[in-house]
Amino acid sequence: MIRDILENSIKTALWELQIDEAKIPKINLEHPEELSHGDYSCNIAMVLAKKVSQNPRELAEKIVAEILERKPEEISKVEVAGPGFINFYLSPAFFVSQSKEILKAEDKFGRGKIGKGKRVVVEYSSPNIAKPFTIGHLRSTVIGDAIANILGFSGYKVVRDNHLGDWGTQFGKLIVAIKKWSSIAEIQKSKSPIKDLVDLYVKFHDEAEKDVVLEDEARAWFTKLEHKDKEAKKIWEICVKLSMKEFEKIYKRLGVKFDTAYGESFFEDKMKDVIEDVKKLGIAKESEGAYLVFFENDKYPPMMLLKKDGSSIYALRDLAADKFRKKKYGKDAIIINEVGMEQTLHFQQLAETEKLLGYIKGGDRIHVAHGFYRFPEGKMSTRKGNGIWLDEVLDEAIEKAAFFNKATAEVVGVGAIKFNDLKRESSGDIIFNWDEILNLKGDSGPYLQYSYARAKSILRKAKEEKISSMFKFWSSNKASDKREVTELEKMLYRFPEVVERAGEEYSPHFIATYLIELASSFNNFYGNGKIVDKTDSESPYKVVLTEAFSIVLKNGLKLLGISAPLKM
RNA sequence: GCCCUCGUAGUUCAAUGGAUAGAACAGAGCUCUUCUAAGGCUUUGAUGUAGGUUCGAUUCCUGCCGGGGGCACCA
Repeated sequence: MIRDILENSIKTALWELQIDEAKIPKINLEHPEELSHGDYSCNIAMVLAKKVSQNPRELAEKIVAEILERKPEEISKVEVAGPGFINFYLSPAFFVSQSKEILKAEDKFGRGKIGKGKRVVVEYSSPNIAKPFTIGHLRSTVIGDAIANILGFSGYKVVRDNHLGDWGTQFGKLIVAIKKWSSIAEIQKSKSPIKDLVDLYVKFHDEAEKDVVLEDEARAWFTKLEHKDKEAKKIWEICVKLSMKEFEKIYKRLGVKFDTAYGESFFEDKMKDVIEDVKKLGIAKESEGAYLVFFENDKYPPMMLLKKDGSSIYALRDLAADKFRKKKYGKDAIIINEVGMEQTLHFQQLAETEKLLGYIKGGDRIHVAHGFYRFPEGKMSTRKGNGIWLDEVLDEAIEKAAFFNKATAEVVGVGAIKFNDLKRESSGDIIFNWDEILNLKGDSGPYLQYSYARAKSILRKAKEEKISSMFKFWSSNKASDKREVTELEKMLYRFPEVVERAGEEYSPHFIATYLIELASSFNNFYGNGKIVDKTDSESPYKVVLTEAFSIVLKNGLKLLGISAPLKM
């Protein structure tokens, strides 16, 4: 990569200047915000100045002189600017070779190696059975899917796991509600069984506020379920089946697929082992009838494993899940949980416990936390029954794009919703706002899709006019070295770096914001002028750039899980 | 009470400790006989507050103020 060339250039210069190697910090190359400040900028002179007691600008001048001694052909200009920045300008020839490389690599352009030989389990989406798939689950689904895509593109072997919430006291609650206010036969007959189940769940919480005994009944039923009670098991099975049918529909609409969907119930028979491990090490003890892990110096509050009635709690199931994963995918496998930030403490406790148990080392279990969708008035909650069902949002978005044909409207609507989620850093909350979610203009998914379709349309035209075949002639012409490099080119070659960073930081939004900038520089490049033009000697290269753009954008959209339509 | 997060234009978001804090939407003004105007070009407008570290702070540290979340039988 070009970064390595520049880095070596600087290192050699420092070596020639006989600067003490121990004093040299990590070489930091960044893209100046202002394109006129060059393609890369390095602050090494300013960082180093004090350590070697020299004036930063003078030191920078010396470094530049050394670099120019052995200037690689990729660099056209190096200069000192501002307080002591060293700015690198890449040569027009470099950009031409980049464009060629993109065309050659196609859908492989941007693939990275940071994950080579490593395995990662990405747990995301994880909706709860018998609960609605609301807009709240959208974040985990969309962000987790993008992270899995990015890591896969970066060389990791990825396992996508949907950790279904198909076990726990909630089922006790549901069973109580069904038996009290409905029946399993009635639910099965219903046209909208999930809605009915949710209504029952909400009713349970309303009633439980008045009558605390209900909570105990619910726990009792869950205990029965854990003891394989036939009636409980039957109701549970039916609920799981009905829910899965609903979820499948949504995943299909969203274009999200999983490798595994073990769900919490899968670990029911694997918890005993964990309890044994815990007992062996003596890291948990009984308190008020329950069984909990206590942490040294009360680093964290205690984490419960078993309730006083002996039934399990999610923490124990999570431990079992991770033990299982490490066994199945190897002890070096990285585990990523894309789960809401309200569970941060839980995952800290979990990581600490797993370290004590020897299940993990440090750093191989990562909680990627996200804020949630909120109403201006407050949090959404299934218990209160005020969540917004994702299906409704999708329908609404598609309606808004109804001036397209049906298939395109679906693509655009889903793209708008996904992008709205991916364009921002995941840690913050999103205030639910129909207008923003369904935004089809500006910084949006449809803007990217539109730009892609536009590029494809130009390429169709170019093919008709056989413009691209003239490229060889153009690029062999040395005069092209004197041309002004376009903003679009200055964006295109950065894609691999962006992918790498997004992967390292588990942050798809770096890709999203980059793509907006990229598309905007393309549209700007296109402006109101023509790209396909036989009278313009640069037209062949413009077509090549358009194709390179379409490739990079398509690869980027794929990482975000957003479809790229050929026509709109 | 303790812990975790987030405070950036009117609004929604950016900014690996760097240069003149970028976009988009909304507002004002242009721009379509064109390969796609869901486009392009002008323009107005922002770092919660008080300190500290640094050559340099939106970014790191501390206090305060505000929003959100968590802290034993939900997940």
